[in-house]
Amino acid sequence: MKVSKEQAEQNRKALLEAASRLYREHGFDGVGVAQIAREAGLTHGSLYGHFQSKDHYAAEACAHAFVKGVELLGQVEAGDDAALAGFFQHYLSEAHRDAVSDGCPIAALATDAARKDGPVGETMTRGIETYVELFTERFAKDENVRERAMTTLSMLVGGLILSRASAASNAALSQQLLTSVLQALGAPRA
Amino acid sequence: MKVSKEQAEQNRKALLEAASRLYREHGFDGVGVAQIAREAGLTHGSLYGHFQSKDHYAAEACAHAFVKGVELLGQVEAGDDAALAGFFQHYLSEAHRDAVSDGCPIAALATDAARKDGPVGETMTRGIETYVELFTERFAKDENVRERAMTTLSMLVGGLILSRASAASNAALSQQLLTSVLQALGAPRA
DNA sequence: TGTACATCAGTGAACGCGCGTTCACTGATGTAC
DNA sequence: TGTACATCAGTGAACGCGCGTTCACTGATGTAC
Repeated sequence: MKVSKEQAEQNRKALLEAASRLYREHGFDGVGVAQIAREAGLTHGSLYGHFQSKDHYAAEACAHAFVKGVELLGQVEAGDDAALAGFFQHYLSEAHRDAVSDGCPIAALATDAARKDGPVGETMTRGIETYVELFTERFAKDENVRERAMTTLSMLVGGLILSRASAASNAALSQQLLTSVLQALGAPRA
Repeated sequence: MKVSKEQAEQNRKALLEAASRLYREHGFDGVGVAQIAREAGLTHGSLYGHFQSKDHYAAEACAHAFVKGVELLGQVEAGDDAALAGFFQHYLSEAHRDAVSDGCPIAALATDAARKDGPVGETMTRGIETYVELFTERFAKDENVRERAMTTLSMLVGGLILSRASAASNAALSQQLLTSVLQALGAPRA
């Protein structure tokens, strides 16, 4: 049955929120639209009133997943090295490692996104470029800021991915990966 | 019908080779056993004579995917900085970026492996530890070699993943990611 | 403000399809004599 | 070396299941009068 416009908008947001969490946790191919809609309190049929296809849905869910992290990094003032170190510490924390469904969409979905062509890949690429720009703005100015931003993002994402992959089978290795990268980025141990 | 033992062993290898390529390219959830068996010139039923389940099959395919890279890095003599730089150059080349199905299984499958518990996750973890050890052995000895090995692997894997994710939508960004990480690792541009 | 009705968000059955796995069967291999 | 036959690697139909997507239908919303 029809619902109010406010309710419909709220339902759309619930669909995106559920998808952004479940896709990060299980990958784009690891969870079906029916299960996501159920998690959002709706039925799968309703999805196609809001989104053109699973691919477009996944792309919007991916964009939604970027909001939180970009906001967090955006709050760091340019030149505030302590605040930036705090961001690194959070990114490379066990808490972030263990909370895939609420964490960085690059670490969770970049490999998946690289396999798709279409809206998902474009959204991921825009997200990566956004992070590179945010780091560039926040680093002390020198001739290689953008390069440094790229290597920093590579270390963060790479370190988190490796730490997650080894967490279940080798807790010590997983932990060492986090602290090694954190130290290399010049931040003290948490 | 029955085949000779030699042929059976050859078929098993063909199944692993096809799986290691197709899983790297499409992910563990992105391709079915029937398609892989077809690629290997067999039917899907034959799989279960060689492997216990898809998960065990995937784990062996993953282990198979590690062989080439580990061999390549193993050929680098300890202390031979030029040879090590050559390895970095290859790892961060456009050729490696564009050849996922023949490339590093960590960059291709670590995120997928982190989502599975069971033999696949264990194989991936062992592969990561192997790479860390190989780098550790090949770096000039100082008190933080293992930490340096971990940050190096994080940068390589992270940089390659980001470069692949952005390749289709932003070729310039994808290229800059490779060269930035390569320079940060102290290797000259190719 | 009250009533009649067009709109349309959401429902759930149905579609064709591919998934992982099983198993009765086939027929070449390779062993026993 | 030649023959009879047990072994077993590989085949392909079949299983139940979940996938993405469509669509006739429902019934509350919100508009026109």
